[in-house]
Amino acid sequence: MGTDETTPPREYRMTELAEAAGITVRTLRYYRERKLIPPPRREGRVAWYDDRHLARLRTIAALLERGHTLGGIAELIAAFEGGRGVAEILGLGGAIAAPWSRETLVRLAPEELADHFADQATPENLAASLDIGYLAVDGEELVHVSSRLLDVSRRLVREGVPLPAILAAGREIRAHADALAATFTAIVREHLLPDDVPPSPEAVEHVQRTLDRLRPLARTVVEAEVALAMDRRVRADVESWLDDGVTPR
DNA sequence: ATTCTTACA
DNA sequence: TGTAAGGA
Repeated sequence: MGTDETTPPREYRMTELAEAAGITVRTLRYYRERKLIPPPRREGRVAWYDDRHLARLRTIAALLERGHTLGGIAELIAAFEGGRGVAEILGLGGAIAAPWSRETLVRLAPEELADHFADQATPENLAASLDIGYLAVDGEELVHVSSRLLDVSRRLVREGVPLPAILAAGREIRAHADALAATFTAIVREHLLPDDVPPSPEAVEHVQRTLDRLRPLARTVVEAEVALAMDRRVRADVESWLDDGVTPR
């Protein structure tokens, strides 16, 4: 029926945009001075804003609502527009790209993120996801570094697990995974590589190929051990539950 | 006369 | 952040 909201390519002048966003014209100009919104299209004297500006203002309002400072918001926005700066702002440096190079990147429009995680797609969770390295920013798009981890996160959220809990678990598992990787590489280094390591291109390639060849074995070991550990864990929990007659933990 | 900016509080 | 004054 009448669900035909004709809104797409509209343009606003200052007063219209301010009213639509629920702020004063003075505030709008202030945001623009602080680079919180992009410059409007100038037609002589008049400034024309579009829906992107309105969306940005809504974002700013939401962030302010959650207690963020204008300065912090400005940093985030600058990072988004820079496309590469978020990791630096959060103090992660280049820790995002390299370790995940073999994973499948998933490009996400911001709307898709809300689509996947519904009300859990909050700025806090977004920041946490950036911090842990699950998400990176590329221009106006978000990039998830692992299609598999994204899928698991999505399913867990649908099952009712809060996203902050998932991200916290991700950090924990990341630390354990680092330790496992250290164990595997130590074994390779000690037993499968020559003692003296002359820094030749051939040697580097040999190391790479050796690690690639053993990677599936490491994965199998971890899978099997986790399966066994899960069995032990569940058994232990159930036993203590029966003994105490009380739900553990 | 309208639309914005500047400047000051 | 409001508002008065002034440029285009």
